[in-house]
Amino acid sequence: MPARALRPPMRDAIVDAAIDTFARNPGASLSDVARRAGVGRASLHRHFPSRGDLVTAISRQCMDEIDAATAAALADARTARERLSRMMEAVVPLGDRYHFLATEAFHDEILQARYEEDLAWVARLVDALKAEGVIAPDVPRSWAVANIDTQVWLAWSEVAAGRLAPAHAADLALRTLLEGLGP
Amino acid sequence: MPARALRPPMRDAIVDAAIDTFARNPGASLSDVARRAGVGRASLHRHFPSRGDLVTAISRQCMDEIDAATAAALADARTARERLSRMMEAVVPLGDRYHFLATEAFHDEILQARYEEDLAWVARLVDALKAEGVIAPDVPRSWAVANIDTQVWLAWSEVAAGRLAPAHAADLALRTLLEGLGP
DNA sequence: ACCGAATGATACATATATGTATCAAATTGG
DNA sequence: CCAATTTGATACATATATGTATCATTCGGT
Repeated sequence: MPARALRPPMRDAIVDAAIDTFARNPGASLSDVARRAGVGRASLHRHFPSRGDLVTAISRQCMDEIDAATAAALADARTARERLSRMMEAVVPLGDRYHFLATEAFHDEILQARYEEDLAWVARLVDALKAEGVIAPDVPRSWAVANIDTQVWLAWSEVAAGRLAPAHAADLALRTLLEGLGP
Repeated sequence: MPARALRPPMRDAIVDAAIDTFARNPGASLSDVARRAGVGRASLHRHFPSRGDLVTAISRQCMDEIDAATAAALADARTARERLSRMMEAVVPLGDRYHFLATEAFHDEILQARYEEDLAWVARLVDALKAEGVIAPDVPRSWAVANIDTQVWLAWSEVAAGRLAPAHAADLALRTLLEGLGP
């Protein structure tokens, strides 16, 4: 039997530490990342030759996690409003990942395209919400998209700060969106 | 006659360039700031010996501008809801300043205290809005404060991106807040 | 227990940002 | 018009981040 882990555990530890570190401080050094991962800086460079390689790996990881969580949550959602609700509940706990993606300027074309695809998905969701009468027709699409992004990040921030419980924060964010953008 | 400008014009040019530059990229270098100001880096160091001095000067400038704009806008506001409305209209155009303050960790104790005072002002505004029935009683104060902060920044972003006109953006932000947090 | 691979520590080279010093040129004020 | 100040350019020193190389040690599979 090969019996080999699909990915070396150390690589994952570095990626996790990097997401955590960069979420707190986008300008953090690789030493900071290595220290948080409990790993030598040289070892980090073995897995990710350059900083850009690490950032690309992190971005891909974040996108994979968010897409997977979203896809699972959306499985049995029938209405657009239901999709919004499920998406928020699934993504809010991944706020650190979400934030990393939102603030990252991708140098990788594939990731850039994938990110824009996700944004386009939200834009289509907004259109569907308007068609259902959940969002008022005179609310600009860009405003709705920006607000959905922001409420997710805000909800996670309050949870991370220990001011709200995850479920409560997601509820508040959803309610703020539905009432705030509704007709 | 002294006839001297109250502050050297070059100093203001540097401060403006720095606010603009750091709003786009908090990790920008002093060379970037000097270039945007159309000034030699050596001259920048003459006015602001260290990076920290520049950041402190910027913070003070931003706070002064925001406090002045807010104070003027609040002059004849009677209700809390009116204060919120006037504050948003006044502050949204200063979104770059606002954002700089919101993302800056102050090393200067006086500025830190002043910033927390401003946050406390928003918190009291939220309490007053609840008393007026504008904000629902079950909305946590921290959630309301965070949302007000965010909507200001969001509105400015949309204006800066050229997607919305300033007045429209401020209206949308206010409406999103009032409906989103209302009873 | 053994052998190869992976790790940590260390040293090193390079690039960038920061801060200081100097000097010629330009600007300002009288 | 002249003197003093200010500016820009340049050079320099230092610190930090990044990336590479080396080597002894440790870990894992057999």
